[in-house]
Amino acid sequence: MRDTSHDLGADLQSAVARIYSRFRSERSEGELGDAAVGVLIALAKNGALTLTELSERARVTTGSMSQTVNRLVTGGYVDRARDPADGRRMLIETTPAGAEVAAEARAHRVSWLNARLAELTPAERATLAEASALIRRIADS
Amino acid sequence: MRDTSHDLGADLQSAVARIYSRFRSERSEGELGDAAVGVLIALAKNGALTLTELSERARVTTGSMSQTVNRLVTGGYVDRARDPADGRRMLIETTPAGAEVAAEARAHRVSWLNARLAELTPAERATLAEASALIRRIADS
DNA sequence: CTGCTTAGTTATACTTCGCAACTGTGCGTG
DNA sequence: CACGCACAGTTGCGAAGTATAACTAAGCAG
Repeated sequence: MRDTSHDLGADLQSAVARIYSRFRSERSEGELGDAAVGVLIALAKNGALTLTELSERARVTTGSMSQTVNRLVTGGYVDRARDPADGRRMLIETTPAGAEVAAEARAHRVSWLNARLAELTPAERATLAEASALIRRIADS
Repeated sequence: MRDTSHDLGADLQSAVARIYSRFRSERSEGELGDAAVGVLIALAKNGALTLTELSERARVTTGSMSQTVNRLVTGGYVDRARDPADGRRMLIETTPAGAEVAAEARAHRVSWLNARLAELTPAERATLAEASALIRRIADS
């Protein structure tokens, strides 16, 4: 079977793809899409950000992000405002409604996962905590 | 703010989302989309599968999978054939061209990741190997 | 003012997905 | 056998997300 040193890259890639697909399928109806929720969470955590900052965080083009922000503005979740210091920039900020949705979405997003994690041993959770840090380091490298 | 032991679920979810987005941006072969490549790889690994089997593996509806298979058929990467044992079923199988694309995609898909993993310590790789198994277990639970 | 750069928007196209309506096949029951 | 139900797929429609490319607008030299 799976010797862990055999092909860790393929193994990790497939495990990540698998659980990511599970995340998507656990997402409740009516909820905003993945990209939109990601923007709301980023704004809730960091305050107002420019379009370019948002697009860099999500690793998408500014064109794509502009459309995602359009959907959020239409839904009343965020506001656009010109940066007073640089008229080319737009500062995007959550509305109160958007901040609330961000908090709910974030809680719901991980509720299924937290239930699974609660079934693991402390040692297993520690392994996953270490792995999370490693994965994030790799992703941001 | 960022106590990993406090909210492991959110931490793991965000790490997975982040590296998954990195996977997407590292993939160069723009020819086929993610879902289509996933189907080719599944078929290359398992031989012919029915539409329902494919849709369950990818956790999508049969309608979505049917369209993905349509695109692959149009591109000449897979063939459809009725199951002789059950006329309702379709057996989907890679063409030689599809098998080749699957092998290339599979290798390319993890080449970036393997390069990163090579920079880690053996202990870190062991942590990720354990975590992969745990993540897969959670995803399939 | 002219020209270049940066920030963002809009238009178009493509992939993926779910939902719903539909066809066609298999199978059991009266 | 005929009818009806269950199962396997297909198709059409709409939504989200993405990239590319062409465009506007603002800042910044010179």
